Amino acid sequence: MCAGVPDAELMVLERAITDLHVEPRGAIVDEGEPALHMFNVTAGTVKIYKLLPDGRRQIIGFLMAGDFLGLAVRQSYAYSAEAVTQVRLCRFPRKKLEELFERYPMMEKRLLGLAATELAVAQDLMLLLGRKTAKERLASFLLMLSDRAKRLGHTSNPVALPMSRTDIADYLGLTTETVSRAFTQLKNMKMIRLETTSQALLLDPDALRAITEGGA
Amino acid sequence: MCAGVPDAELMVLERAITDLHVEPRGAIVDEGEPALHMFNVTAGTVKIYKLLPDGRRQIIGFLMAGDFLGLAVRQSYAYSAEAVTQVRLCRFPRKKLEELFERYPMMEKRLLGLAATELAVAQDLMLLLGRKTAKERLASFLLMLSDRAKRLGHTSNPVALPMSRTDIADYLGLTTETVSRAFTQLKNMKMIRLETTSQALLLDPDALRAITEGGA
DNA sequence: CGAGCAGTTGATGAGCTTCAAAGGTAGTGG
DNA sequence: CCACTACCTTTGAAGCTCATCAACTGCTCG
Repeated sequence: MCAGVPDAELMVLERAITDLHVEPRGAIVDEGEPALHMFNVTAGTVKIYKLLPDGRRQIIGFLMAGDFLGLAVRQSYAYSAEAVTQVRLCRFPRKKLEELFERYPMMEKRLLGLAATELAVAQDLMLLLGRKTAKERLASFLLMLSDRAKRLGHTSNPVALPMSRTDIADYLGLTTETVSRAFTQLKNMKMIRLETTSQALLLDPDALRAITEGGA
Repeated sequence: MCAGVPDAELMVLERAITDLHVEPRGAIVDEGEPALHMFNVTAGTVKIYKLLPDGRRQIIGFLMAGDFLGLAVRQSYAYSAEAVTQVRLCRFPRKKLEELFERYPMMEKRLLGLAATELAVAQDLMLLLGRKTAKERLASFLLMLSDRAKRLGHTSNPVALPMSRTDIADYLGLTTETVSRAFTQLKNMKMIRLETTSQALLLDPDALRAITEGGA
């Protein structure tokens, strides 16, 4: 049911857990709300993002099966979360979770490890946003999705792009037009082929990897 | 001695702890090295950064007294760290730290809290790098330094800028020239005054705050 | 089949970078 | 103590990448 949490420990939480289903474009949490729950994504893709008052948006992550939502959180959510595809999550109250920690301190260690991983990912994204060109950003993004799909046991070469061009743009700090042009560039360089707009075949992953770091 | 760690618990580590002094521009850790130690900054300013093979650099954080270095870390360091000013740190082996956690699970909770805070800071920086203009970035930076100085009990209004323009640029995802021009813009708008190049007087913090979010 | 939206392509323009040089500031040696 | 040097910062001019504005294409769905 709720992957990522060991069954024995899960029993304690069981009554408090809710299995949520959310349709595409459905809101999951809103920035600024009191952070009452933590979530674990069990299926589908979720985007988490921050907004500026004038509407500019930065997507700070795409969450997929196994990812936690609400780690980075203190009193209130620091970001909003919305379903990209149909999503299944399991939701548990943070308060109950704290009780669980009292009994199973081991879990805290696991969360710390997850937080460390998230931080490393965040730092890679900072490098991307601060210093990479549009083409480099897109190449990095495609490889990241591919690696992630592989880890989840999905097909990693024609890589699935469940999110819209607008979402990709808001993740990479670009506009949809620039993202589209970057796709075209990579196509012209024979490094990818778009099977459909939401499925990219990576023709030369090594060359993509090179682009990622400035190798063209 | 080593601020941030309770005295009683500290005893266990005591033998393994080293009190380090590092001169400006001195390396503390290098990206890719095995992550044997964790550090706690006790005085001075440290920059942590990532590099692309061609030399482009992104500073992902400035650490000051009380900040931990090595949280985001798994097997090897994910970034390099270098002293900006004269720095004092206390260094302890990660291995010993794990032992400590066995005995004082409480500490793990504190680290988790620190990691959550770091993640929130990282996400703010992503929004800045992905979506803010040069002027907005600099305004955000100055206010961040000011808030931080206040928390540390330093003078928060003429705010100290211990790092070079190049470092500011590499933190904000800009060039030194653009940072300099942004300073000039804020000066012309009567929002700041540079007492020296490394000390900025915030003439109108509220207006700066407004700029931060697109209010001009 | 047609309407509407997402994505692509094109033309123009803005903001930032790059290249270049002058102005400041700090440290050094006479 | 002052002058010299070297580096850091600021300013200026030109260029480039990406954003903006606009039109077109193609897909999805009623």
